[in-house]
Amino acid sequence: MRDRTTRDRKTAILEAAARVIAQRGVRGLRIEQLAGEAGVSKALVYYHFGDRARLLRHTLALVGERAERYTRGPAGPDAGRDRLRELEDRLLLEFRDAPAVRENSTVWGELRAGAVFEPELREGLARASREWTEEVAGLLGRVAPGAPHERLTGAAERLTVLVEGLSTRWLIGVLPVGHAVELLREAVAAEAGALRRADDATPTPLCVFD
Amino acid sequence: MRDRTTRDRKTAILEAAARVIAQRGVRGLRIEQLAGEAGVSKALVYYHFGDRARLLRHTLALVGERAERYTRGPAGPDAGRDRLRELEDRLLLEFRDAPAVRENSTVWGELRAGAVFEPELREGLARASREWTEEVAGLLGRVAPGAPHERLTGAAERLTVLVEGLSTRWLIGVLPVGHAVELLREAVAAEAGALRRADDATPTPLCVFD
DNA sequence: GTCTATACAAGGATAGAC
DNA sequence: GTCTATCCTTGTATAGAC
Repeated sequence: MRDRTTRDRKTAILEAAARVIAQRGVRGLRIEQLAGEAGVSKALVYYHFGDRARLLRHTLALVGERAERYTRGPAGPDAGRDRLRELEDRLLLEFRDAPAVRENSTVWGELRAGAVFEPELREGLARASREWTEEVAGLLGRVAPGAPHERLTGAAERLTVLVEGLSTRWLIGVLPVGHAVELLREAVAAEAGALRRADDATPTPLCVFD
Repeated sequence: MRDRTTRDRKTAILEAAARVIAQRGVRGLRIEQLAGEAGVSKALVYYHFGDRARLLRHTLALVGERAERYTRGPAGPDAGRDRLRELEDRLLLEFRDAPAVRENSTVWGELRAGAVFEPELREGLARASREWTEEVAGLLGRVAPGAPHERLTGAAERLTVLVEGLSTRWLIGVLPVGHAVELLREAVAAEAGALRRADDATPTPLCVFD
């Protein structure tokens, strides 16, 4: 840890920033605290990143990369098992209680909340969520191969939105992870089931009663 | 508007606070801006509410009352129609694009986001969401009378969480209201359908394929 | 009750030495 | 590149006149 290079320090600053954001929120990020966490002076932060806004952008980039890493991990030995399971696992990634994951979820949540008031944040967010939705739609397509594209997208949107909502409640602490996972599993099963049913034979109307 | 009483001013301050929060967020609320919006001096705000924290509590109380009002409105002439419709309507209340509703949704969203970092906010939030979930579970119970309580609650939790997530995306502006409504309608139909099916005849396993 | 003026604190940002 | 010391703005809160 000691005898760090300049590059070490820059990344140390960004990692500290992510940590502080996860702890106090984007809007609660104080350069001083961040510097303390990283073990450097405030001035050094400004030296490397210019101003608060740029620091923030870099930090969010870091968080994005991290998410990539734990998301698109290598397929792993037991990859080709159950397709439904694969979908579930992808969605459940957001609920692993590892510090890094929790940190990332917290930051994304803050980002979403902040975007309500700061339009600049929206574009990146919109892109990320579009990509995520498409990925999930793809997985759903393998579960229910015959389903029309539009319905896949709809289901994917519902599931990803659900994950976001559950994640918020989890982070608030009003919803235990275990329960969140259970609720999500049931939702996945329901969506997949509905796609499957709509798929085969007669085009069942969406509303099956009354 | 002119010749206002003291009471008028107090409520004017709170309404202005709600407006500013909806515009800048709880954490972006500045006493000065608020006072300007309300057409009074900063000092008067402190005179009536003591400090920022107390002002905030009063404002949130106001928002809560408003939500009550537009939520538990009188049954209306066409009350006894379709039960499913009733449930849908209840959930869709959050998406009416009236200024007051939008303001309230924004503030609740901020509250949820803020609660991740400020534990004091959690209790009130937890209670409100519990009540809401129970209400929705009740409505679901009338749609699928035979369904066991636990499943009703689960479905209600998913639906309310979904509404919260959709609401956030709507307020961010990445999801048009119309689409949000559509997604929600489909989810309601799916949940109700699943409850209905699990209800009658053989206890179908949740996962109906493979 | 309501205002104007001001004290006081926190936090973002910079200057200048090393 | 990195630090210490400092500036300056902004925002909360109070004093005191009316």
